[in-house]
Amino acid sequence: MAVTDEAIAKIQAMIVAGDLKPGQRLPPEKELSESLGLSRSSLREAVKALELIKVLDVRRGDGTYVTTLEPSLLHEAMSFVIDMHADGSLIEMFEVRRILEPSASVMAIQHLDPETIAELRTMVDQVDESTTVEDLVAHDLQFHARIIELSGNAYLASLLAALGSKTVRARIWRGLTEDKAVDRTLQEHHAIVDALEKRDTELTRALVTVHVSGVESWLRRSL
Amino acid sequence: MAVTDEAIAKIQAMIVAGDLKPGQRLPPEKELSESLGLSRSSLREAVKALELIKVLDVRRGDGTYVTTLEPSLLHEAMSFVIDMHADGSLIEMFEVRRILEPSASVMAIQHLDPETIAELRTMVDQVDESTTVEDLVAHDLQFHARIIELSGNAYLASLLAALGSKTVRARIWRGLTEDKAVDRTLQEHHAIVDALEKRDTELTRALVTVHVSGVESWLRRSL
DNA sequence: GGCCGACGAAACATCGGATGTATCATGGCG
DNA sequence: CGCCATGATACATCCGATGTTTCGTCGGCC
Repeated sequence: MAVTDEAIAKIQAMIVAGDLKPGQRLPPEKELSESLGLSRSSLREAVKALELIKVLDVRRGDGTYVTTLEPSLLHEAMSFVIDMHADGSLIEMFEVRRILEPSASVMAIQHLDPETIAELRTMVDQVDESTTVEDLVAHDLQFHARIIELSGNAYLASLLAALGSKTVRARIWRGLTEDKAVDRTLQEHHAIVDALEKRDTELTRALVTVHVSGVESWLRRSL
Repeated sequence: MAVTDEAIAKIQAMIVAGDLKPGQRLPPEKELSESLGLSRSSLREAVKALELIKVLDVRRGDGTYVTTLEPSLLHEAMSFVIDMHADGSLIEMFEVRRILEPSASVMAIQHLDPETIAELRTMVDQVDESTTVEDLVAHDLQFHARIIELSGNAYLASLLAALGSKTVRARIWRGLTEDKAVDRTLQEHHAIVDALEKRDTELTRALVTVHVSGVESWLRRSL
C-alpha cells in the first residue's frame, strides 16, 4: 500500500480510536508528516482526500481540523458520487427513494407539533401555477427535506437528501413541468400535509408512496 | 477556491460531460496538470481525493483511469464514512436498514430461481451452533448480501452493504453471541428462505422485518 | 480603561524538480 | 515460436523555496 493510503488509514484509525476527536485540530502538516513517517507532499494528498469527503476541514493559515462527523457527512460523500451517475441510474435511485420516503414521512408524525404543521402548510401555499420552475424545484426540495428531517433519523435524512440532490431533481422537473404535472404535485403536497396533521400513518404512507411513484412512472415512460 | 478543488471539479465535470468515459485513461499527470493550469503536485492531490471515493483508479507505472462508475461506488464512499461513525449512531443505521431490507428481500422474489434457492439453503445449512463467531459473521453478511443483490437494484444493494459493513456487524455479533441468540438467527434465516421459496411477499417482508428488528432491539437494550 | 490597527509568527497553498520504482511493449535471442 | 532483457512511460515520493491567509499580540490612540 502506498504511503499516502497508509496515512489515510492511520488518520482514520486515530479518529475511530478517539485520539482525534471531532473539532480537534491536527498537528501541523510538517509535524504530522514526520510522526507518520512520510513527506509533507504525500501527507497533503491524504488530507486532501479526507477533506473531499468532509472528514477533515482545512483552514488555510490556521490549521486542519476534524469535522463534527455528523450523519450529514453521508450526504456529502454520496452526492459527489450520485451527481456523477444519474441519467441511466435515475430509476434505481427512485426505487430506493420510494422505499425510504414513505417510512420517513410516517416517522415524522411522531415529531410533529402545530407550529411545524403550519410551517409546512405555509410552504405549500407559497407556490402556485405561476411560480417559476426554479422556485418549484426549490419548494419541492425544501418540502421533502423538512418532512424527512422530522423523521428524527439523521442518517435517513442524509440518504434521502443525497438521493434527491439538486442536480438530479432539477433534471426531472424540467421534464415534468412540460407535462403540466405541476398541479398534481401541489395537490399531493397539500394532501400529505393534511394526512400528517391528522396523524394518519396509513394515509401518509400511501400518499407519499403515490407521490414518489408518480414521478418514478413518468421517468420510466420517458426513458 | 483552491486550485486543487478546481481541478477536482473540472475532472468531475469532464466525467459528467462525457469527455472522460468509464474505463478511459487520463492524460499523464504532467500533461493534465499543464492543461488544467496547475502544478503536478496539486493535481496529484486532486487525483488522490478522487481515488479515495473510487472515481479514479491509479495504476502505478501505467496510468490513471476512470472507474466503471457503477452503483457499488456508493458502497465505497459510504463505508469509509460509516466505519468512522458507528457506536452511538448504530441504532439510527439499523432503523434505516429495517426499512430497506424487507423491501429489498421482497423485490428479490421476482428474480429467484430454483438454483438460487438451493444456493441460499446450502448457505444456511453450512452453519450451526458449533460454528465460530468469525464464520457466523461471514455467513450472516453473505446471506443478506446475496438476497439483497437479488433485488436487482444495485444502489439499494450498495446502500445496504454499506450499512451492514463488516466492522459494524462484527461489533454487534460479538455481543449477540454472548446472549446465545445464534439459534434464533439461524432459525430465522431458515424461515426467510422458506418464505422466499414460496414466493410469499407478505411473509417475507414480515420475517425480514422481525429479523432485523430483533438485532435492533437487542442493540437498544444494551446501550 | 478600552478599542483598534500594525506587525510577526504559524500554518496552509503551490510550485518545480530530482530521484525511485512499477508496468508494458518491443525486439533480439535461443 | 516463445522467453527474456531493455528502454520508454508513468506514477510514487521526497525536498526545499516562496506566496498567502489567519490569528494573536503588542502598542498606541481615544
